[in-house]
Amino acid sequence: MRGATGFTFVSFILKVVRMIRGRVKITDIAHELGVSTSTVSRALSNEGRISEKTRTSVVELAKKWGYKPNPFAINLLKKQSKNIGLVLPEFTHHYFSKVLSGINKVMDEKGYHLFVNVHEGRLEQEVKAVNILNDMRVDGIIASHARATSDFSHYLDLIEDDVPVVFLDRICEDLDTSYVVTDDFPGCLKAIDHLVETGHRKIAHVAGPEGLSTGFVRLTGYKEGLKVHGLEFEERRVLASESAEWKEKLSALMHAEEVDAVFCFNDYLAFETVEVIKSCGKRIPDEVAVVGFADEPVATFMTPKLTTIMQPAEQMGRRAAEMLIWHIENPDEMDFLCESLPTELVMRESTRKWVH
Amino acid sequence: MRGATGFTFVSFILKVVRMIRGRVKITDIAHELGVSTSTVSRALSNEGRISEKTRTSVVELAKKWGYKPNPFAINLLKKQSKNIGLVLPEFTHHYFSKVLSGINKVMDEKGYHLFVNVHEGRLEQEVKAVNILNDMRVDGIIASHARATSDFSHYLDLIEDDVPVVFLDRICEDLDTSYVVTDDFPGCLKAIDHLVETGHRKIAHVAGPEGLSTGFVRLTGYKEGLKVHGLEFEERRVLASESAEWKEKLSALMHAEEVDAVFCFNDYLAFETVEVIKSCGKRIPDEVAVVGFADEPVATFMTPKLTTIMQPAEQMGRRAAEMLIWHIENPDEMDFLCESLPTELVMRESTRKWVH
DNA sequence: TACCGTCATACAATCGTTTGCTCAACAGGG
DNA sequence: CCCTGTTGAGCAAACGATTGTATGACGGTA
Repeated sequence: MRGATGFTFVSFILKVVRMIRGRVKITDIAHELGVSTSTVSRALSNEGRISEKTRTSVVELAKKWGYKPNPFAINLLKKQSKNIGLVLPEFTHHYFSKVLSGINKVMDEKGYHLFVNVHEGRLEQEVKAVNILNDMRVDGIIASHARATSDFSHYLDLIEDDVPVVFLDRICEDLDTSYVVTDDFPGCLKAIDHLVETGHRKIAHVAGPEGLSTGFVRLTGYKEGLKVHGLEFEERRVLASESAEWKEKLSALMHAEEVDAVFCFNDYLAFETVEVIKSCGKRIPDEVAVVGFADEPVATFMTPKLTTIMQPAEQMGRRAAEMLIWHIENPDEMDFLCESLPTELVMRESTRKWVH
Repeated sequence: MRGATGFTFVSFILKVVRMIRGRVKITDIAHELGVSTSTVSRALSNEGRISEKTRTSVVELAKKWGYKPNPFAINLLKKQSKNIGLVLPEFTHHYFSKVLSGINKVMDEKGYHLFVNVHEGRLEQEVKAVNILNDMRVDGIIASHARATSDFSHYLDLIEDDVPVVFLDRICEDLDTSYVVTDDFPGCLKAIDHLVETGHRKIAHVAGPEGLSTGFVRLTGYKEGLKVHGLEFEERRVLASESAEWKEKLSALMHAEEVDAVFCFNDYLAFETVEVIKSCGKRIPDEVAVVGFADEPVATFMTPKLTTIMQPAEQMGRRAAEMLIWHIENPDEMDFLCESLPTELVMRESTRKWVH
C-alpha cells in the first residue's frame, strides 16, 4: 500500500466490507435499498419503468460500492460474450503483429475482447487453437491458417455452430466464409513494371513456399509481369527458396551475367538475396536491382535499403475485424464479404531511380 | 459444404437436431438417458460414485452428440475463468512479440487463455485496459506499464480484489507484486567490458528515455562500467536520444575524435548511431565500435551486423506466466516472486574481434 | 425379520443477472 | 362509484453447470 492514493475512513470501511463479503453484487444493493434485484437491474440498465428517485439511489449506491456486473452471469444468460478468437501463425513476424494491432484497434473501439492463439505453422496446433476457441464459445474467429493446412474440418465445426469465421491473408476456397487478402497479383506486376522501366531485362524470382497460396500467386504475377513487357520466361531464373541450394544457383546466374534484377517472394529472402549479390561482388542497384515484398522493417535496416511492395497489414487486420463484427451483429445475413486490399510500391535504394 | 469431410446419414440427422435445439447441454443427455443432470455431470467429470454402466453410456452419448460444457456456466459457479489478461505497450516491437510468445506457450500448456491489450505507451489506454480486464474477471494480469505511468491506482483496484498481478520488464516500486525484469546492469557492464578490452577508451552513451526505469539503469551501468576500468565519466559523451539534436552532437564528437566507441540504449538507436557514424566517414569497427542492447532483428540486418546485449525476451514471458499461475493456484501464499534474468553479449561485426 | 452399511442415483440449492408477467396503487373519466 | 389505464416495483423463471445431502435398493448379519 506504499505510495497508494489517498484514503478516507469511509473508503477504508468499504474496502474491509468488500473483503469480507467479496465483490458486490446486485442482490447486495437490492437488499441495502430494500428493493428487488429486478429493480436494481432495470435501474442500472436504465430500461423498463423506474421512478427517477429509485433509479438515482440505485445508481449512486452502485457507484459508491463499486458495483461491477458479473460477466459470467451475463454471458450465460445472453449466450454471447463479446469475446472473439484470433488464430495466427505467429506474432514475431512484423507483418502479423501489425495485423494484430489493426484487429485490436477495431475490437477495442467496438467493445470486443480478443483471445489470441498461434499455430506456428503446424496444423495440429491450429486444430487445437480452433477447438479451444470453440469450447470457449467465442462469438467469432479471425484466422490465418497454417500453410500446410488442407483439411479444414475444424473450421467446419465452427460454422455448423453458427460461429462466424473470417479468413485473413490465407484463404480456404472450399469453405464459404468471408475473407480479406492482399492484392498480391497487381503488386507483383508493379514490381516487375518498376524493374523493367528502370532498364532491367534479365529478371529472376526467388520463389516462396509451394504450399502457400501466396507463393503460387506471386510466381504467377512474376510470369505475367514478364509477359506484359514481352520478356521471355526462363525456368532457370526461378529460384525455389525452399530448396537447399538456391543461393548457389543464384550465385552461378550472377557470375554468368544471367541476371540483372531479382524479384523476391518477401523481404527476408530479399535480404538474403542481397547478401548473395554482395558476395558476388556486384553493386546494387547499378549492376543488379532487388525488389522485395511486404515492407517489413528489415527493408529499411539493410544496406542498401530495400525497394519493396508494401502490404497494408494493419488495414488487413482492421477490415477483417470489421467484417467479423458485421457477421456477429447481423447473424441472419448469409452473404459473405470478400476483400482484396491494394499494395503499393515503396522505392528505396535497391533499385534505380525512376520518375513516375 | 464443398470439400467437407464425409457425411453419414446419422451425422446429418444429428446436425439437424443440433441446429434446431442449439448446442447440446447436460440436461439433453440426462433426459435422453433417463437419468438426472447430476449423474451426467459426475459421469463426465468421473468423480463421485457412478456405476461403470451408467458412466459408459453417458460418456458415449456425450461424445456422439458432441457435448461441450458451457464455460460461462462453469465460470459463474467456480468464480474463475482460466482467462488471464495481458497489458503490453505494443506488439510491433520484436521484443514484446517474443515476450508474448513466451507467455502464450506457458498459458497454452497450463490450459489458460490469454486476453491481450495494448496501451501504446499512453497511461489513459493502460488504465482502460486494466479496468476492462478487471471487469471481465480475469484470474490474473501480466503487465508492462507505459513509461509515463506514475499513478498505479488502477493496479491497486485489482490487488484489492485479490487479482494477482505480475509486472514485466517495467516495475512499480510502490506496489507489492511479483515481477520479472532483465539483468540490465550487469548487461551494461558486459558491454563496456567488451569495448574496453577491444581497445576503446573514449566511450559514449546514447541514452534512453528518462522516464523509463531501464533508461536510468543502463545509464548507471554505463557509468559504473567506466569506473570499473578506471575511465573518467564525461557528461558530454552522454547523448539523450529524446533530445532533438543528439545526432548533431554525436556527429560533432565524432569529428572532434572525441569518441571511439558508442554504447546505445537499444538496437534501434544503435542503428541510427551507425548511420551517423557512416555519414561522418568513419569505419566501423576499426575507427568506432558500436554496441546495442536487446538483440532485436535489426541487429542482424544492418551493416555491419550489430554487437549487442541479448535480452531473453521469450524467457521473460515464460517466467512471468509461471509466476502468475503460481499466484493464481496458490492464493494463500502472500509472498512475492522477483526475478532478474541474465543478459548475454552477442558479438557481431560492429566491434572488434575479441578472444574471451 | 429387523437392522445397518454400501452403492448408485436423484433432488435441490447455488452462482449473478435479465426479463416476462403479475400486481398494487393511484388517477381520471363517465 | 365503478371501470380503466398508467406507473412503479416485485416474483419467479430462466441461463447450464456443480455439488452437498437425501433417498432407495440391495445384501449381509444377528
